[in-house]
Amino acid sequence: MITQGCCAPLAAEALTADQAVDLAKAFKALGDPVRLRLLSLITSAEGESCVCDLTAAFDLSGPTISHHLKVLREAGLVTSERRGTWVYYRPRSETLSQLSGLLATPGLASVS
Amino acid sequence: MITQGCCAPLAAEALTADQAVDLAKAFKALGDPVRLRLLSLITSAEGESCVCDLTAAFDLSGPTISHHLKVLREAGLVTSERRGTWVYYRPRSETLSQLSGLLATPGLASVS
DNA sequence: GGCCTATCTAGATAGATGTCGAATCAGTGG
DNA sequence: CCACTGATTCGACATCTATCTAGATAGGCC
Repeated sequence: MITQGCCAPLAAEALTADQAVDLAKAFKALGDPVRLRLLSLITSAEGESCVCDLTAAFDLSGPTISHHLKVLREAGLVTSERRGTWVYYRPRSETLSQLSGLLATPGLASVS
Repeated sequence: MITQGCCAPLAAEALTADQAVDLAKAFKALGDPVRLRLLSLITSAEGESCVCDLTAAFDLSGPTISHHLKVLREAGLVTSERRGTWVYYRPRSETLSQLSGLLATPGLASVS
Protein backbone atom coordinates (compact mmCIF):
# COMPACT_ATOMS: atom_id res chain seq x y z
CA MET A 1 0.00 0.00 0.00
CA ILE A 2 1.04 3.52 -0.69
CA THR A 3 1.47 5.48 2.50
CA GLN A 4 3.76 8.24 1.36
CA GLY A 5 4.47 10.26 -1.73
CA CYS A 6 0.90 11.28 -1.78
CA CYS A 7 0.21 13.65 -4.57
CA ALA A 8 2.95 15.68 -6.10
CA PRO A 9 3.69 14.82 -9.71
CA LEU A 10 7.12 13.43 -10.57
CA ALA A 11 8.07 16.65 -12.27
CA ALA A 12 7.57 18.66 -9.11
CA GLU A 13 10.20 17.01 -6.95
CA ALA A 14 12.29 13.86 -6.79
CA LEU A 15 11.01 10.90 -4.82
CA THR A 16 12.76 9.69 -1.71
CA ALA A 17 13.97 6.11 -1.70
CA ASP A 18 11.16 5.10 0.66
CA GLN A 19 8.47 6.70 -1.46
CA ALA A 20 9.90 4.99 -4.52
CA VAL A 21 9.73 1.58 -2.84
CA ASP A 22 6.08 2.07 -1.97
CA LEU A 23 5.04 3.40 -5.34
CA ALA A 24 7.04 0.84 -7.27
CA LYS A 25 4.97 -1.90 -5.66
CA ALA A 26 1.84 -0.46 -7.17
CA PHE A 27 3.38 -0.01 -10.61
CA LYS A 28 4.86 -3.48 -10.48
CA ALA A 29 1.38 -4.82 -9.88
CA LEU A 30 0.28 -3.02 -13.05
CA GLY A 31 3.26 -4.36 -14.95
CA ASP A 32 1.66 -7.58 -16.09
CA PRO A 33 -0.71 -7.82 -19.04
CA VAL A 34 -3.08 -10.14 -17.22
CA ARG A 35 -3.30 -7.92 -14.16
CA LEU A 36 -3.68 -4.81 -16.25
CA ARG A 37 -6.53 -6.39 -18.12
CA LEU A 38 -8.08 -7.66 -14.91
CA LEU A 39 -8.00 -4.15 -13.48
CA SER A 40 -9.40 -2.81 -16.70
CA LEU A 41 -12.28 -5.28 -16.60
CA ILE A 42 -12.98 -4.51 -12.97
CA THR A 43 -12.77 -0.77 -13.46
CA SER A 44 -14.84 -0.61 -16.59
CA ALA A 45 -17.58 -2.80 -15.16
CA GLU A 46 -20.39 -1.09 -13.33
CA GLY A 47 -19.06 -0.93 -9.82
CA GLU A 48 -17.74 -4.44 -9.48
CA SER A 49 -16.85 -7.74 -11.11
CA CYS A 50 -17.30 -11.34 -10.01
CA VAL A 51 -14.22 -13.56 -10.00
CA CYS A 52 -16.14 -16.08 -12.05
CA ASP A 53 -16.57 -13.59 -14.88
CA LEU A 54 -12.96 -12.46 -14.67
CA THR A 55 -11.67 -16.02 -14.82
CA ALA A 56 -13.84 -16.74 -17.83
CA ALA A 57 -12.24 -13.85 -19.73
CA PHE A 58 -8.80 -15.49 -19.72
CA ASP A 59 -7.26 -18.67 -20.92
CA LEU A 60 -5.68 -19.25 -17.54
CA SER A 61 -6.36 -21.48 -14.57
CA GLY A 62 -8.41 -20.32 -11.61
CA PRO A 63 -5.46 -20.31 -9.22
CA THR A 64 -3.49 -18.12 -11.58
CA ILE A 65 -6.27 -15.52 -11.77
CA SER A 66 -6.63 -15.71 -8.03
CA HIS A 67 -2.92 -15.06 -7.64
CA HIS A 68 -3.06 -12.00 -9.87
CA LEU A 69 -6.07 -10.65 -8.03
CA LYS A 70 -4.20 -11.06 -4.78
CA VAL A 71 -1.30 -9.02 -6.16
CA LEU A 72 -3.70 -6.27 -7.21
CA ARG A 73 -5.34 -6.39 -3.79
CA GLU A 74 -2.07 -6.20 -1.88
CA ALA A 75 -0.99 -3.28 -4.05
CA GLY A 76 -4.09 -1.42 -2.91
CA LEU A 77 -5.49 -1.24 -6.43
CA VAL A 78 -8.66 -3.22 -5.78
CA THR A 79 -10.74 -4.47 -2.89
CA SER A 80 -12.73 -7.66 -2.66
CA GLU A 81 -15.90 -8.65 -0.92
CA ARG A 82 -17.50 -12.05 -0.54
CA ARG A 83 -21.27 -12.23 -0.98
CA GLY A 84 -22.51 -15.77 -0.60
CA THR A 85 -20.71 -18.12 -2.93
CA TRP A 86 -19.16 -15.41 -5.05
CA VAL A 87 -16.39 -12.89 -4.52
CA TYR A 88 -16.62 -9.44 -6.09
CA TYR A 89 -13.78 -7.07 -6.86
CA ARG A 90 -13.93 -3.32 -7.26
CA PRO A 91 -11.31 -0.67 -7.98
CA ARG A 92 -9.81 1.64 -5.36
CA SER A 93 -10.01 4.95 -7.12
CA GLU A 94 -7.96 6.78 -4.46
CA THR A 95 -4.94 4.69 -5.33
CA LEU A 96 -5.53 4.91 -9.06
CA SER A 97 -5.86 8.67 -9.07
CA GLN A 98 -2.81 8.97 -6.86
CA LEU A 99 -0.71 7.05 -9.39
CA SER A 100 -2.29 9.02 -12.19
CA GLY A 101 -1.35 12.26 -10.50
CA LEU A 102 2.21 11.12 -10.07
CA LEU A 103 2.62 10.58 -13.80
CA ALA A 104 0.78 13.71 -14.78
CA THR A 105 2.95 16.21 -16.59
CA PRO A 106 1.81 19.59 -15.37
CA GLY A 107 4.27 21.35 -17.59
CA LEU A 108 3.03 19.59 -20.69
CA ALA A 109 2.42 22.86 -22.44
CA SER A 110 5.50 24.57 -21.08
CA VAL A 111 8.07 21.80 -21.23
CA SER A 112 9.05 22.15 -24.84
CA MET B 1 6.70 1.40 -26.87
CA ILE B 2 3.04 2.04 -26.59
CA THR B 3 1.41 2.02 -29.97
CA GLN B 4 -2.17 1.35 -29.05
CA GLY B 5 -4.58 2.03 -26.20
CA CYS B 6 -3.97 5.66 -26.67
CA CYS B 7 -6.00 7.71 -24.31
CA ALA B 8 -9.19 6.36 -22.88
CA PRO B 9 -9.09 5.85 -19.12
CA LEU B 10 -9.45 2.33 -17.77
CA ALA B 11 -12.88 3.10 -16.50
CA ALA B 12 -14.16 3.93 -19.95
CA GLU B 13 -13.64 0.57 -21.57
CA ALA B 14 -11.73 -2.65 -21.06
CA LEU B 15 -8.35 -3.08 -22.70
CA THR B 16 -7.74 -5.62 -25.41
CA ALA B 17 -5.08 -8.23 -24.77
CA ASP B 18 -2.71 -6.50 -27.20
CA GLN B 19 -3.15 -3.10 -25.60
CA ALA B 20 -2.56 -4.66 -22.20
CA VAL B 21 0.72 -6.20 -23.36
CA ASP B 22 1.98 -2.86 -24.63
CA LEU B 23 0.93 -0.87 -21.61
CA ALA B 24 2.15 -3.47 -19.14
CA LYS B 25 5.67 -3.02 -20.49
CA ALA B 26 5.61 0.62 -19.52
CA PHE B 27 4.21 -0.06 -16.07
CA LYS B 28 6.66 -2.87 -15.52
CA ALA B 29 9.45 -0.42 -16.23
CA LEU B 30 8.02 1.79 -13.50
CA GLY B 31 7.72 -1.13 -11.15
CA ASP B 32 11.20 -0.94 -9.71
CA PRO B 33 12.19 1.51 -6.98
CA VAL B 34 15.49 2.37 -8.66
CA ARG B 35 13.88 3.07 -12.02
CA LEU B 36 11.07 5.05 -10.46
CA ARG B 37 13.57 7.20 -8.66
CA LEU B 38 15.68 7.56 -11.78
CA LEU B 39 12.66 8.77 -13.69
CA SER B 40 11.77 11.06 -10.85
CA LEU B 41 15.26 12.57 -10.87
CA ILE B 42 15.22 12.97 -14.62
CA THR B 43 11.74 14.45 -14.67
CA SER B 44 12.21 16.83 -11.79
CA ALA B 45 15.49 18.12 -13.14
CA GLU B 46 15.35 21.08 -15.46
CA GLY B 47 14.99 19.44 -18.80
CA GLU B 48 17.55 16.70 -18.51
CA SER B 49 19.97 14.77 -16.34
CA CYS B 50 23.48 13.47 -16.94
CA VAL B 51 24.13 9.79 -16.31
CA CYS B 52 27.04 10.76 -14.09
CA ASP B 53 24.71 12.62 -11.73
CA LEU B 54 22.16 9.83 -11.77
CA THR B 55 24.76 7.19 -10.96
CA ALA B 56 26.07 9.29 -8.10
CA ALA B 57 22.61 9.36 -6.52
CA PHE B 58 22.56 5.60 -5.95
CA ASP B 59 24.63 3.03 -4.15
CA LEU B 60 24.77 0.87 -7.25
CA SER B 61 27.33 0.09 -9.91
CA GLY B 62 27.43 2.00 -13.16
CA PRO B 63 26.35 -0.95 -15.28
CA THR B 64 23.32 -1.47 -13.07
CA ILE B 65 22.21 2.13 -13.52
CA SER B 66 22.88 1.80 -17.23
CA HIS B 67 20.68 -1.28 -17.34
CA HIS B 68 17.81 0.49 -15.61
CA LEU B 69 18.11 3.47 -17.93
CA LYS B 70 17.93 1.12 -20.88
CA VAL B 71 14.72 -0.38 -19.54
CA LEU B 72 13.23 3.09 -19.15
CA ARG B 73 14.37 4.00 -22.65
CA GLU B 74 12.92 0.87 -24.26
CA ALA B 75 9.65 1.47 -22.46
CA GLY B 76 9.45 4.86 -24.13
CA LEU B 77 9.58 6.72 -20.83
CA VAL B 78 12.81 8.60 -21.49
CA THR B 79 15.12 9.47 -24.35
CA SER B 80 18.86 9.85 -24.30
CA GLU B 81 21.29 12.00 -26.18
CA ARG B 82 25.05 11.95 -26.20
CA ARG B 83 26.82 15.29 -26.09
CA GLY B 84 30.56 14.89 -26.00
CA THR B 85 31.65 12.61 -23.24
CA TRP B 86 28.36 12.66 -21.41
CA VAL B 87 24.94 11.19 -22.05
CA TYR B 88 21.84 13.09 -21.04
CA TYR B 89 18.40 11.68 -20.35
CA ARG B 90 15.10 13.48 -20.51
CA PRO B 91 11.51 12.34 -19.94
CA ARG B 92 9.01 11.63 -22.71
CA SER B 93 5.99 13.49 -21.51
CA GLU B 94 3.70 12.05 -24.19
CA THR B 95 4.15 8.57 -22.73
CA LEU B 96 3.88 9.75 -19.15
CA SER B 97 0.67 11.64 -19.74
CA GLN B 98 -0.75 8.72 -21.66
CA LEU B 99 -0.19 6.42 -18.69
CA SER B 100 -1.50 9.08 -16.38
CA GLY B 101 -4.66 9.36 -18.44
CA LEU B 102 -5.17 5.64 -18.36
CA LEU B 103 -5.21 5.59 -14.58
CA ALA B 104 -7.30 8.71 -14.23
CA THR B 105 -10.64 8.12 -12.59
CA PRO B 106 -13.06 10.36 -14.38
CA GLY B 107 -15.92 9.31 -12.15
CA LEU B 108 -14.02 10.13 -8.98
CA ALA B 109 -16.80 12.34 -7.74
CA SER B 110 -19.60 10.11 -8.94
CA VAL B 111 -18.24 6.68 -8.12
CA SER B 112 -19.09 6.55 -4.43
C1' DG C 1 48.86 7.84 -31.45
C1' DG C 2 48.12 6.88 -26.58
C1' DC C 3 45.90 7.64 -22.22
C1' DC C 4 42.01 8.85 -19.38
C1' DT C 5 37.13 9.20 -18.27
C1' DA C 6 32.23 8.22 -19.18
C1' DT C 7 29.05 4.92 -20.70
C1' DC C 8 27.50 0.68 -22.44
C1' DT C 9 27.66 -4.49 -23.45
C1' DA C 10 28.49 -9.37 -22.15
C1' DG C 11 28.37 -13.15 -19.16
C1' DA C 12 27.35 -15.09 -14.64
C1' DT C 13 24.48 -15.81 -10.61
C1' DA C 14 21.13 -15.43 -6.83
C1' DG C 15 16.55 -14.36 -6.16
C1' DA C 16 11.81 -13.14 -7.79
C1' DT C 17 7.72 -14.28 -10.65
C1' DG C 18 4.01 -16.59 -13.56
C1' DT C 19 1.92 -20.75 -14.19
C1' DC C 20 0.07 -25.12 -13.11
C1' DG C 21 -2.18 -29.25 -10.49
C1' DA C 22 -3.59 -30.77 -5.99
C1' DA C 23 -5.37 -29.76 -1.77
C1' DT C 24 -8.08 -26.63 1.20
C1' DC C 25 -11.58 -23.33 2.71
C1' DA C 26 -16.40 -21.11 2.34
C1' DG C 27 -21.05 -21.27 1.34
C1' DT C 28 -25.47 -23.51 -0.70
C1' DG C 29 -28.70 -26.91 -0.90
C1' DG C 30 -30.28 -31.62 -0.76
C1' DC D 1 -24.20 -34.42 7.42
C1' DC D 2 -22.74 -34.79 2.76
C1' DA D 3 -22.10 -33.49 -1.88
C1' DC D 4 -21.32 -29.69 -4.96
C1' DT D 5 -19.54 -25.26 -6.65
C1' DG D 6 -16.65 -21.01 -6.31
C1' DA D 7 -12.38 -19.25 -4.69
C1' DT D 8 -8.00 -19.41 -2.37
C1' DT D 9 -3.70 -21.52 -0.70
C1' DC D 10 0.26 -24.67 -1.29
C1' DG D 11 4.22 -26.72 -3.54
C1' DA D 12 6.78 -27.29 -7.70
C1' DC D 13 9.02 -25.74 -11.80
C1' DA D 14 10.55 -22.97 -15.76
C1' DT D 15 11.49 -18.40 -16.84
C1' DC D 16 12.73 -13.69 -15.99
C1' DT D 17 15.26 -10.02 -13.54
C1' DA D 18 18.53 -7.20 -10.69
C1' DT D 19 23.00 -7.10 -9.67
C1' DC D 20 27.82 -7.73 -10.12
C1' DT D 21 32.68 -8.01 -12.48
C1' DA D 22 35.22 -7.76 -16.59
C1' DG D 23 35.69 -6.11 -21.00
C1' DA D 24 34.35 -3.04 -25.01
C1' DT D 25 33.21 1.43 -27.12
C1' DA D 26 33.21 6.57 -27.51
C1' DG D 27 35.02 10.93 -26.97
C1' DG D 28 38.39 14.46 -25.07
C1' DC D 29 43.16 15.81 -24.35
C1' DC D 30 48.21 15.67 -24.18
